[in-house]
Amino acid sequence: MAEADLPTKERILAAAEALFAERGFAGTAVRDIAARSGLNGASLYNHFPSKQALYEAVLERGIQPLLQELIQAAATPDPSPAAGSRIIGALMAHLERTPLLPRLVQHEAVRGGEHLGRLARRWIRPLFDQGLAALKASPNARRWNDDELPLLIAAYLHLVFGHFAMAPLLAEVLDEDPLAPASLARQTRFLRKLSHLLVGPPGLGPEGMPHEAQ
Amino acid sequence: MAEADLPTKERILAAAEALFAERGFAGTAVRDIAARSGLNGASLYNHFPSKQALYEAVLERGIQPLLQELIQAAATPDPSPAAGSRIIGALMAHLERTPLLPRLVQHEAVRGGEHLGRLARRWIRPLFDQGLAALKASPNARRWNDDELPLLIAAYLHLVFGHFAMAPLLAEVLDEDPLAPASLARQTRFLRKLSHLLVGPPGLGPEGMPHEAQ
Amino acid sequence: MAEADLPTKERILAAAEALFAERGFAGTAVRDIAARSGLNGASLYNHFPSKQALYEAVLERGIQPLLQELIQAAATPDPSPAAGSRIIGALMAHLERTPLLPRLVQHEAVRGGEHLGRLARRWIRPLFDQGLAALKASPNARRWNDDELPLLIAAYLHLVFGHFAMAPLLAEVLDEDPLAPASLARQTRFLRKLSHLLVGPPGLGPEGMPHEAQ
Amino acid sequence: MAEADLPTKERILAAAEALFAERGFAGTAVRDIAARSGLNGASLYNHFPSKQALYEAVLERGIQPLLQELIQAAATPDPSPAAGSRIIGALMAHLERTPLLPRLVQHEAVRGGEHLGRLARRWIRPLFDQGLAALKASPNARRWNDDELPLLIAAYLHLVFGHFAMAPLLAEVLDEDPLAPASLARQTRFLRKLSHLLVGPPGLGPEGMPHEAQ
DNA sequence: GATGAATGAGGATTCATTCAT
DNA sequence: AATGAATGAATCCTCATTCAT
Repeated sequence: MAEADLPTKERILAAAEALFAERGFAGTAVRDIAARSGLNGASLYNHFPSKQALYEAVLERGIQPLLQELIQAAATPDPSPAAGSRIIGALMAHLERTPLLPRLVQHEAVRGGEHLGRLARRWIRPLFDQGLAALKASPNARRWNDDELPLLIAAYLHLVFGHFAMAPLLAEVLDEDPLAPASLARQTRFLRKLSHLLVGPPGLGPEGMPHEAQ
Repeated sequence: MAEADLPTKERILAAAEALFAERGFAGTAVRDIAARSGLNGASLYNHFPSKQALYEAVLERGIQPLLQELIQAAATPDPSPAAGSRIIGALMAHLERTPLLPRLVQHEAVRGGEHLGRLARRWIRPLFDQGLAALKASPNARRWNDDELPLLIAAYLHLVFGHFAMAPLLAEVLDEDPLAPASLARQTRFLRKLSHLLVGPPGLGPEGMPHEAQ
Repeated sequence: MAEADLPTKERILAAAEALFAERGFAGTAVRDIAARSGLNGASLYNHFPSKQALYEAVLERGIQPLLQELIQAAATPDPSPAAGSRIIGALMAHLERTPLLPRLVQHEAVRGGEHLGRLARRWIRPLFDQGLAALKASPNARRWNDDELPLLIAAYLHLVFGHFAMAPLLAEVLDEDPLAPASLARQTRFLRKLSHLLVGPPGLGPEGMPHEAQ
Repeated sequence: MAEADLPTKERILAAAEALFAERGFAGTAVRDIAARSGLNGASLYNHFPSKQALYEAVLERGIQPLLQELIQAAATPDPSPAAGSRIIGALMAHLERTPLLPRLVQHEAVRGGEHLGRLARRWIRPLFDQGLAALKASPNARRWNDDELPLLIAAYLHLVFGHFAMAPLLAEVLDEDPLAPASLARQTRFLRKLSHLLVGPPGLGPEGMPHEAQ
């Protein structure tokens, strides 16, 4: 594997991410993470002070870049429908590179974990507010009441993250790996179309949707 | 609690559902389930042969009625947009009564659990196919290609289940309990509107959406 | 099985004997005994006050008749070599009917169980002394020193009990069931021959051995 | 104890041997073995993966050297009666050093344990065959039929192992510790004499028996 | 006499963590 | 920085026994 010669700390983080995503916090044994990193269970403690700290590092490492990217993408002042399309593209492209992240977040969200609470307040909340402002400024979103706009944003969250997080289940139903590049491309196109219907110019089918490269 | 005089087995199932939903399988201690059922840790084994068996019973008990309801709702031959609206209503109403179920399913879906695999093949798969057939018959869904229809169904799944499963996270962001009746009513309305935009008659805003009692 | 209509208590004793013989005291679960008796685990306690009491009842039930028979057989004043032959025959015939008993005794002997201590002092000791007296009276046993005579008696014990108790192991080595009637008959003949060599008239091969019906 | 500074693994094996011999597999608690080794119950699992594995290691550690010795002793081509005498001496001397082994074997033999099955097929079986061949070659064993020879070998097994395994019971009856050096010496002499009678030159009392140092 | 349910004690095993090397 | 060994706390589960029905 290409992982073999990464710095130890990175190897641990990668192993931990995979296992935490697959089995959740409680279901993951520190020894398994260590073994997957080519380490003895004890050696892990030379790099992270506790399982909990490692877990938070994994979350942080995964979420920070994503948020960074989102904030940047959303910051561009662009009230056109293309903005939504662009954000979706950026988000999907990012997650394609870190496909385990949504599972981690889902685990944490479902659990109502304390750490996520902090993350939510510190990061997701501002993002939400930003998205809200953007939508309010968009003339095409007028069809949504003010109290529906948060749900709209949440809807995007569910759609994007759901596809990744529920991948194991979807695979059983869709007869293909939802994380394969082709599937992801299709899901991106699908979401753009959907987004166009939700916040695009009224009275148009998706035919009016701008065609951009993925 | 009103649960106090239920048959022991029911009390165990209820307690287990709550804890499994909150903490996942690995994070839940049998003793905690027992304690919450007013039992000694050992007594549980007079009713269920193992933690795994109890877990599966909980899943089954939660999922079966939901599927039953969905199958029934979807069985009605009705290609009008109102059909989607009706199904959404039924689904949301059902989940309002068993709000923990989506978290269980999410846990299991994220975990890629073997049991869910069986469930998927036995139940969700047919549902998917049924929904697919209905959508193909609907003239309003013509705007979706054939290979997008499965994603459309999955989208509904993500939207409905996501709202419940991610409730703890949403609460932090929305400043209200997403499971409160008012929130659920709003989410139902929102989803209907959204559904109308996605598979309703083309060229119309949601204004043309039929208004029905929830 | 013919056991089905025995009195409950007998059924329990039979089941307990089989399981105790096979798995020892600690390795046998009361519930297994009960199940094998067609009973619920709790019902057993209507017949025996405790596992220990049941165990002792099994031992007693098995050992008493054996001792009775031995005492009677040994009581006959008969210093001829035929006496040994007769005792061996009686012993083997008895054990053929209760083939599990030697395993029980072995278990108990190996364990150094307290109960066996009592049995030894109460029953086996007198038997030993009786056998000792008989051997001392026999002119043919003169080739054994006084301090070897107890070992000689113990040797018979080992030979007879060993064949039954080690049956599972012997089966692997002898390629036949050591408890099958034919095997037992052969073992009886073998032990008589052996006995004749040990305490028979000197200077003779086993040719001089009396031929009696088994 | 002199055991205090042995390697941990050896200490565990010794403790386990003693307890398994005394109480059998099911009757022995891992915690007790650990405590006797000066360890916490969990530490044991740093050295053996399971109770069963530890048990098998104990059996193996005990049986292998014994078999080695027997195979070597029996390999010497020597059909004279002295051969039997030599083997008996070697066996008794070995068991004097590992007096718990016969109890372990007895436990396992009585239980019909799967592991012993393997041992029997792998080791005891060849030994049996070897002994059989030796006896067939011995002119003095002509008094035994071919189908009695296996029983003759088994008889030696019962006599030697029985003395050790049933020691707790014999102690009650013989009024002395059967494992004390003096008792063992006497038992060895006794078995040689007995062996001489069984397979020695015909027509002689044990007077003709060769006198060798133990 | 039989049983389903309950339970305290204990049993094997896992786990996160520590520490000496 | 790595590891083998150690450990207290927990975990799932079994067991002998009790008791109300």
